Amino acid sequence: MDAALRLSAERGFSSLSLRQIAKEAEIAPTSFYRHFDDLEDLGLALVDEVGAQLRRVVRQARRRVAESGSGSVVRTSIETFMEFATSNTNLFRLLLGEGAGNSLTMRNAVREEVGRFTSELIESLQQEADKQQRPLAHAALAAEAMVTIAFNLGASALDRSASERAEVVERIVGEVRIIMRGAEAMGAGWEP
Amino acid sequence: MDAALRLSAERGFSSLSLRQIAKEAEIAPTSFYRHFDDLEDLGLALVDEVGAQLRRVVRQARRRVAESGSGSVVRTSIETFMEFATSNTNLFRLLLGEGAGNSLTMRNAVREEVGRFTSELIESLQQEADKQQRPLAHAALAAEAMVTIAFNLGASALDRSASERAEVVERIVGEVRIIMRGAEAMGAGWEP
DNA sequence: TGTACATCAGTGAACGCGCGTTCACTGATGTAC
DNA sequence: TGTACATCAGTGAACGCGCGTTCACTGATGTAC
Repeated sequence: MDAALRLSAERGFSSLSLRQIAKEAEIAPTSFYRHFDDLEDLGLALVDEVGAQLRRVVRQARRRVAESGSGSVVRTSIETFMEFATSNTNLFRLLLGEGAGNSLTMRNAVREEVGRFTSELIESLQQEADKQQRPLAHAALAAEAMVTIAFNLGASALDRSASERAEVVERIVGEVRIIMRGAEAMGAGWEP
Repeated sequence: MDAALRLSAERGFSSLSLRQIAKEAEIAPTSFYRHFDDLEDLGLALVDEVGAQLRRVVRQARRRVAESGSGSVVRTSIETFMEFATSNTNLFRLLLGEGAGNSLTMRNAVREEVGRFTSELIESLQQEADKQQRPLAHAALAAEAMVTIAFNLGASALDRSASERAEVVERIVGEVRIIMRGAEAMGAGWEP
């Protein structure tokens, strides 16, 4: 799994061959079958691992916010997310790449993980809204929009230099703020 | 190009082989080289074609709105976009698939096309804001957020049935409305 | 403690297959004079 | 109008290569009694 992850960072998981992975793992090609049925089996195991790590990170962020008693859940979530994305580039790239890849099985596995991520964000948004007494309209739509933006702009950031990456992060923060404001405005009945 | 498009709808362009495409085009594999240098050359030609078609469609939509003198640019844009996506599924899938694909060249070509699309939307948003006298904050960020959501949720819709697809379209419309409201609220100085 | 057996990761040889690409060639169509 | 030549799409044979997968086998480690 480590070998596949290392290689997938460079050329994407779906372009890897069993023999390349075996070579990187310093193993005979035939030994691969001791651990996985085939390449798709390996891919699903990797997606599971990425999903589990991502959710663990999110849970930590929520706990951090709850303990400190201050700070915006949204801001903290984005920062945590980008922290995860930059320090686990390989895992993140895998998730993003396979979300639009050729294998329907992989696409669905990735969507399920992203869906879990969105669910946790919806809950966070609603808790925060209750606490701050700022009613929120369409929390589910807002959360989906935020996650979609974070994942996809985050993915494009990975191709860039550190400074360009920081600029992308600012754009994500700005766009998520617009969504937050829109959901609050609609919740408060504000109209232009 | 037609043959490649037809096949890419099923298994994604990046998983196609030259020989498969030649067979679908009812041509000897060697004849491929009369038209393109290699597969990437074909891919770039296809991305160009998709981009051109997409922009043509957007231009038509803007003209339609300008002529009728009524109707929201945003609503019209989304409807036109989804119209394009559903009636040119193959082209759209190609664009989406390669945007997160293995080839950096292809990824950049796709990003350029999406960037052009975003630029046109920014202009539309600002014209609409001036006309309606509703100042808009962060038009560029709002446009990028809208395009990111439309492209990515639109892509996931293509895997679904017609009724599920309609539900996804409603979600896109809802999310774009939230963004629109947020940008207007910030433009008007509204705070929760 | 020793013995017998099961489990398990790993191996090298071999298979048939589809791949991208090269080559020298064909025959139809277009162009110049 | 006829002739000579250039251009161009298409072809079949052939190449060497990396692929996924099978097979029978090895030797180390764990387990039961």
